[in-house]
Amino acid sequence: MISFEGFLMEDGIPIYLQIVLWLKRGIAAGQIVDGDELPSRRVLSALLGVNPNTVQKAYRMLEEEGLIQSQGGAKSTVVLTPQTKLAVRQTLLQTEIKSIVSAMAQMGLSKEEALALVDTYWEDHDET
Amino acid sequence: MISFEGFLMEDGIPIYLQIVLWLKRGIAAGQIVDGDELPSRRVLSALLGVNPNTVQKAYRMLEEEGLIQSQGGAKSTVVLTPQTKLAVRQTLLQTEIKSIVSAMAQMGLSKEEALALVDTYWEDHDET
DNA sequence: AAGACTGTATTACTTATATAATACAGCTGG
DNA sequence: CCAGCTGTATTATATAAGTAATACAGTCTT
Repeated sequence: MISFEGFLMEDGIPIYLQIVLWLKRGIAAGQIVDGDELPSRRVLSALLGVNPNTVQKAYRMLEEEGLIQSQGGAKSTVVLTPQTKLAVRQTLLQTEIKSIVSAMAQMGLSKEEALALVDTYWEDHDET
Repeated sequence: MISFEGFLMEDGIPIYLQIVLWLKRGIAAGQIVDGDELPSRRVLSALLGVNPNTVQKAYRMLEEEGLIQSQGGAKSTVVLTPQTKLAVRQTLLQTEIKSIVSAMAQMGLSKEEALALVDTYWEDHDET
């Protein structure tokens, strides 16, 4: 069963997109593998404190991208080939790193300052 | 006059928030200083290809935060003390770096991999 | 002074996001 | 088997986000 432990809602971004991102990052990390079961719409909505329809919207989007499979009244499962896993990882890294770099560059940071900051905050994150 | 050259719309985030972010990053970078004039609502909306009301929403938010000043029929200007400039920079860095690090960590990157990626993409960005 | 630009405000409309309350049919485990 | 879970669908409501078309008063420039 895929875990949503550590999931933090971030405002400014639609909830259903945050759920999609959570899954994709898990896939990119290798924590989520082919065949894994997702929590049901109702269970996850209760866990996150949001509406079941919001979770459904996220799951439908994932299904349209071919990353999960849902049939009848059974639990939805992850569908992954090595190729799609790599593609998800590549795309995620590309978009996230790009926005990161352009944000820091626009803030006037030099590459060295940026690297130092990431280095520093990484330690704080590990202790959490 | 504050420039919006290089402004790229990113979807998934409200446009007016992206405009606010652009200004704050410019302030953090020191490119935008006290007294600088902002483009008028109409001019900027035409430049970005969005509705004047969307720009107005961004400008109002900036005014409520005390970062800009608007009066009557004259151009809006930036209002900055050294203290507020530092505060903007600190807050921006904190929130952006935090979301960056947690995203990369959740994707299963080690600190070294993350640093290497930022390093690599930084070069690509400079050439643009 | 006058025209052109500025900020501000209003009304209307559309779409997206999120919640709420049901309903129904298909699996699945005890 | 069958109760309880599952996915799916529908309708309704509320708020946010974005567009569109105007209108009006203040300022700036020539």
